[in-house]
Formats: sequence, structure tokens, C-alpha cells
Amino acid sequence: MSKGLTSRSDDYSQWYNELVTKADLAEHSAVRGCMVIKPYGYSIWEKMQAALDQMFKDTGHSNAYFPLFIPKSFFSKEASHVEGFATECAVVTHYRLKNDGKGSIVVDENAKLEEELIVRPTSETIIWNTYKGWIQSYRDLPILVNQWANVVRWEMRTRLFLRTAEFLWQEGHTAHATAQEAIEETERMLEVYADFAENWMAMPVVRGRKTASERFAGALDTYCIEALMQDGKALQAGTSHFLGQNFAKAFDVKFANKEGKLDHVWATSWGVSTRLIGALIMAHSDDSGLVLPPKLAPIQVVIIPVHKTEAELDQITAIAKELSAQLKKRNISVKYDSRDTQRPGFKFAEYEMKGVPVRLAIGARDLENGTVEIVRRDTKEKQTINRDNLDQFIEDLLGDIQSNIYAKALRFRNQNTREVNSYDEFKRVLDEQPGFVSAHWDGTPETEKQIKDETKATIRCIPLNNKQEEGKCIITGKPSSQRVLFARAY
RNA sequence: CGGGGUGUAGCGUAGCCCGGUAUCGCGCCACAUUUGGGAUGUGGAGGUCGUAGGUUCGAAUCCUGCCACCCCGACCA
Repeated sequence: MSKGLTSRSDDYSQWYNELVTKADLAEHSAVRGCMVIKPYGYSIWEKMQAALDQMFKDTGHSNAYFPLFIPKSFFSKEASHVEGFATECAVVTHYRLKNDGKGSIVVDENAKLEEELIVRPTSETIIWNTYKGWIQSYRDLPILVNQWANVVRWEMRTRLFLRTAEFLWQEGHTAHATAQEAIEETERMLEVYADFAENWMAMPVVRGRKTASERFAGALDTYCIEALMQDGKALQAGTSHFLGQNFAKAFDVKFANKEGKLDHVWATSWGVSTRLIGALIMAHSDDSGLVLPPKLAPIQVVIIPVHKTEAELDQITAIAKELSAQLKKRNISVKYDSRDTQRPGFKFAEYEMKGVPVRLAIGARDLENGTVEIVRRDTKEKQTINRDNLDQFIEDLLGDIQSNIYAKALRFRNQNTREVNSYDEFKRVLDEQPGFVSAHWDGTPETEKQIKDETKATIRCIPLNNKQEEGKCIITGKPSSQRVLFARAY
């Protein structure tokens, strides 16, 4: 691992890129826009998956798996859906290679597929094609299914975790007998995402709805959680869609209700992706490296011995083992790093880079005094404390770090959310004090587009439970009943 | 996909304009001394110069195609 990290103030995006590789989370692969998620990065994803998966199950969902490939014709069945994804699909046209006789492998033109297969950019179509066979009666509803999968979107410009051509995600796809029930599901899953973002990732989010032009292709309504990154840009962290009967109509999925009448099924879909790891990085990390919330940290506590003699190391190891056992009983993950190939200072820097929340150092002094040196990653505050009841102390400290980084992120967001009342002020705030900008808007796509074209700011969402107040659109001066949240976004 | 830039050892780089088989630092290996914030010394290993062609007696260097990454733009549930 090389020294140092570009500071956030010098070059935020370089800081991000360096951090991802230096913290050993991921690296570029040989394939354009596709990344290798390294073991340390993947273990964060596994932690996220475990927590989310439990939340999905607690809300009644089951996991299933659908194919990677989707017949091309499926995409043309829902008009706005194809429009949204057509320009970024990977297409399989052949099923065989052959030797060209000159030492190269070429596509066998004789092995052309009758119908091309699309590598899924999202699975609504293949799933609704399948649901048609599962649903006849209201007794078959609701269907509450989630899938953990990879998807491919041929993005023109990619960034590790934030936007990659292939990414990992989960996509929930539910089917309901009534619009009301589907809307409730959409809102329930948005709340699951918000809960996860805030209580696991320690990242405050705004719950809201997208404007018509920002909606998912094929949705009647798109709900989202929006987070604010440290550079003042917004990041869409999760979406939950009310799909109405669009996909049921496109795939002819009808059910008989209690009165024996046929109706199309109501649908939702919702997803979060490995982009959350990008969000996690940008929400909390500093110029020394990653800062992880304890609940998602693969290693919560690292113990580093500082010794001069083998005898000292033996004593420290005995203490570390006992302490590790105590912590493991409390479900705290511990790593004892007794490598003698690296010196303590190197290890301190390394675990800071990797965001381990709590670091203990035990040395000769501590052997003599019955103490340890304990350092918390979020504030880097260092103290020497007695080893009595250390496991309880650490458990409390991890809880404190979790709430402290949330509070810090919340403070940052509050300080960087500004109400403005004129377009001049809007533009000035965007340039000088990036963050969320709350302003009145006349509700038209034309005004929204003008603002986007002129300032690169988009309407991130119309916050749920928004305060209703009389106001005037900052562009047209037309009346508006509520403010919406603008920002430049990832 | 358009404009600009970059690609030389695991990482960061010099050399390129003006052609003669590659510089330095970190890291790596061995040994010794070290170990409470990224150790020091001595010795050593490691390179199809992104890739495929072309020009040339000779290419990291000049020319062309391709690939990847970075920045700007367009695009982006």
C-alpha cells in the first residue's frame, strides 16, 4: 500500500478514486466499465446484503432467481420501458465461436440467434412474463419476490461503485390485487431503504418522489431516497416504483377478483445496488481514508501488538486472545494483527485507510499498567484505558461511533440545505455553497428542463410530508404550493 | 458517443520533441539492527515500454488502427 491520499479539498474525485483502490475495495478489470470487487469491498456488500435481506424477509418477501438473458421482443411490450433502456443494452447475437484457421477465435456467423437476447438491465419484463403463469385469481396475490442479481447497463461514463456497466443489486418485484395495496408496498419498501440507509449506513436520506421526467421507465410513480455527499452533490441511493398496471397490461397478466371479474394486476419494483458502497464512502470518509459505520464494518475492532521481545509478544497475545473471545461473545468482529512483517505505525495507517472503527494497541506500558490504547476511527480520539470491562466499553464505543457519524452527516446535510427564493440566489448558492437547494417550482417539465440545462441541477425529489406553503416559481413566478429539492447529482 | 489527456517493473515516474533496448523513488526478496504513528543499513530480484501493425540497419521514441483509464460534454431507473 502506498502512502498518502489526495485530500478531498484538492481534488474530490481523485480522492474518491484513490480511496477505493487504496482501501482495497475494488479495482478496474480488463473489461471497460466493469470492476473487480475485492474481498474487503465485497465483505461490506455482504454485510449490506445480510441486513437488507433480513428486512425484506421481515416484510414478507422471498428470494427467487430469474434469467440473465431476456428475449429482445419482451422489451418492446412496454413502450416507455424500452425507450428508457434501449440505448444502453448489451445484446447477445451469437451462441458459438470458431477457430478462423489463422490462430484467432472469431464469432461463428452460422451460429446467429433467431432472436437476440438482451443482458438484463433490469428484470421487469422477464418477471412479468413469468408472473403471467403464476397468477389466475386474487388467491394467488400478492406475490412478494426479491432477487439478488447482477445487471448490465452500457453506461458511457463509469466510476467505481457509483456507475459501472455491470453492477450487483437486488430488485423486488411484487404483484397486487389493488392499486392501494401496491402503493402501500411501494411506500413500505421506500421506508425499508430509508431505515437501512440511516440506521445501518449512518447516512441520512430525504424520502421523496421523483418528478415525471425523472421517473423510472414504465412507472406511474417513483419514490426515492436521496443522500448528500461531502462535495455537496446528491446521490440517489435507492428507488421504489409504483408501476400501476403497465407491466400487467404489457404481459397480459390478469386475475379474477372475489366477484369473479377479471382485472390487470398492480405492480411495484424496488432496488438498491452496489452504488450504496459509493454512497457509504462519500458520506463519511476523510483524508486518511475510509470511515465505516460499525454496523457494516467487516472488521469492527483491530488489535495491534507493540512489543520489543518475544516474551512481551506472548503476553500481549494472551491478552488479545482473551479479549477477542469476550468481544466475539458480544458479536463484535475482531482482528488481531500480530504480523511481524509490518511495524505498528504502518498498521495504524493501514487500518485507518480501511476504516476499521476501533483500534487497540497493546504494548509494554500496558502490560505493566493493565491498560490498552484505544483509538476511534471517526474522531481519531486516542485514550488509554483500563482493561477491566473493556468489552463493554468497546460495545458502547461502537454504538457511539455509529450514532456520531450519523449525527455528523446529518449536521452536514442540514448545513448544506438552503432555501432560496429567486433564480439568481439559486444559481449563486449552487456555485458557491453546493448542496440541496429548496425552491418553489411551477410543476412543469419545461421549467425543470430549463433549470437543468442552465445550471446542471436537477429536481432530486419532492420530499414526502413536505411542508405546504404558498410561493412563486423561481423561474416563471407562477404559484407553487410547496418547495422541491434541487441539487447537482451523481 | 464527441472533445481533450494519459498508458514505461506491484505503485508513482524520467526518457519521447531531436530513433541506438530504459532513469529514479516507493514497494518486493535476503541479512542485520529495529518496533507506542507509514524504520534504517547493506546486498539482490523484477520491464514483450497498453496492444496490433507500419516506417527504419535499428522504435519506449516517428506513423496508423485498436484497447483501457482520467477530465469535460451528451447520456444516465
